Amino acid sequence: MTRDDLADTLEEIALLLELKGENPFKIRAYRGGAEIVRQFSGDIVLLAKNNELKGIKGIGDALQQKLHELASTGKLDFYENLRAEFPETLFDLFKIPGLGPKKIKALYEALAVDSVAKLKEVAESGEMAKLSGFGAKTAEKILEAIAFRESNADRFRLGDVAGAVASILDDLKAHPECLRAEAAGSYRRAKETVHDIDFLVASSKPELIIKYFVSLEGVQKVIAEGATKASVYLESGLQCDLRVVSNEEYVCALAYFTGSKEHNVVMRGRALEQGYTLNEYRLGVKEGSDKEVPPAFETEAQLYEFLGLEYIPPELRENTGEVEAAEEGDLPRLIEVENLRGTFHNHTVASDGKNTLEEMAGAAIELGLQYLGIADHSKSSFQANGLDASRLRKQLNEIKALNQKFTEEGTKFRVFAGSEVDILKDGSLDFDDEMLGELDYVVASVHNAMTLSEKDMTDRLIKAVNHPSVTMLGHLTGRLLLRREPYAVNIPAVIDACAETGTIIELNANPWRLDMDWRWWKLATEKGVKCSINPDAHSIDHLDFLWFGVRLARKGWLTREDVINTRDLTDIETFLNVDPVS
DNA sequence: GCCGTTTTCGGCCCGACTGTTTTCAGTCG
Repeated sequence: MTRDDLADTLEEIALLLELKGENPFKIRAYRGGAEIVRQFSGDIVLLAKNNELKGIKGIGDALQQKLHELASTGKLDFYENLRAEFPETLFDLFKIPGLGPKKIKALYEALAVDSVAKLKEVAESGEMAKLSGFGAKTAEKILEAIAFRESNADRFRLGDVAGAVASILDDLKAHPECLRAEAAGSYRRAKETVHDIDFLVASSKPELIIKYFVSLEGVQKVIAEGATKASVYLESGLQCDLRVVSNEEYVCALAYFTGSKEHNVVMRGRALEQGYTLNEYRLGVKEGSDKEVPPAFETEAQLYEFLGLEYIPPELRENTGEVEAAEEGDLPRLIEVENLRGTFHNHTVASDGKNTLEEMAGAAIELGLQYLGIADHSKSSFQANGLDASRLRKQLNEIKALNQKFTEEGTKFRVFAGSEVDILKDGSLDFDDEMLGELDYVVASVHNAMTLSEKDMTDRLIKAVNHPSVTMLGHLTGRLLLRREPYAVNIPAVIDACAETGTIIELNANPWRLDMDWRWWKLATEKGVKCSINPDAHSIDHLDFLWFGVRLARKGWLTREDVINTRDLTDIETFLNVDPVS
């Protein structure tokens, strides 16, 4: 039973209750509960198992009891009974845009539609259009949506959309009627994957901006086009929404469309408490309140300040305690990309990288870094041309010579000699202690036997963490976003082991990984564990991944002090206990 | 189902767009 199992069950209960036409607020409570479980900083599964959920906001008596039953027995009667009322395949229908609980219920009851296949059938036959509340256009839209779903994935990695977002944003900003523009939504909050991109523009001529937007190059299909709002699909299948507001409305709209939904609910509630009402256009005076009309805001910071809060950076707006912290003035000062002084875990042509040692070092110097750690694969990573001890020793000499050269020419830059050492199935390392002792640092990572049980995998990682030569743990869960699930591992237990041994945990900044997940960093830093933001670069271009790493680090509430590679070269040499290059 | 300095009942965010409708329901964010 994992955190996701708990959250998914609550989420499904919400769907089932919707189908039954239950009280919408009850449904919201389950959905909110799912979100709280997903975001909870700590071992929520263990807490649920031990029936220790009391006091978590949003999880009341009923959800506590249900989560406890689920975590301790592996099943939940309430859920099973609910589930038995509807066929399994009905859930797929929720993934069709345009279909919600009411329509699905109507289709199921009137035409026995219980699957996407059956849905397609009744839409094509014309049966659907005869139903009250449905028409020819609805059927057509649904058929389009089914076809679209079959040809495109509906989620995207942050790193895969960044280029398109920047380009559209540039285009929007270039329009003469555009006063301000921003990509809001989950993209601005730096979620590791996004479903769509929400653009916001301030303009006094919304109709011109809308027209311009839907005809941008790369737009494959216009989904909706209104006076102030439009939605399109790009050729990549990425959905982009645009909202145009006036310049006066821009700040409240930006806050609103940045979300998260949960964060917005708290903000609205806060405004109400103070006699105001907050919507996507403005902070207004609540009916019956004697407050004066608030001034128009120029920046989001002013809006937050008006409500008695420190400015909350977008990455933190997930309703995981940021509003409470902002109220107390306790928000962390988040790390910025300019704080980075170097980075570890990078590959060269010696294993599976595309660039040489010199090229990688040159690119790092270009970026303004003071040091670069080279950690090519070890011999067991056969598929990646991993180095054995003799090849690694040869690389050590090359690094020594390169550092010597930098010293001679007066370049203040150092390459650290490391290795990404495989953690073998039994938790031992891929090199003997003598070889490991010759390295400046060691990144230990799992690359095989990923299907071990949670207990075996946890023991394996903890054994590696306890090895005195291991400096940091690489990509903790092995996940590949939208491709491969993380392997089963008890993350809090590994964090505890890292805290005890002073082992760093990597934030692997490769957009496919972004691992360890941002949701765990609060727990890690509370225990005193440090982070290293590493691009896992396999080419010089990949050093840019650091940007994604920093965004996700911010999402995990990390400060400059929490991240080891913000330290300058001298500090790092001391930390790694290596002599300066003489 | 959750919450509470108006605390055990009565609220709970709300506006844009679409399509099917003669004034609104459903969906989405």
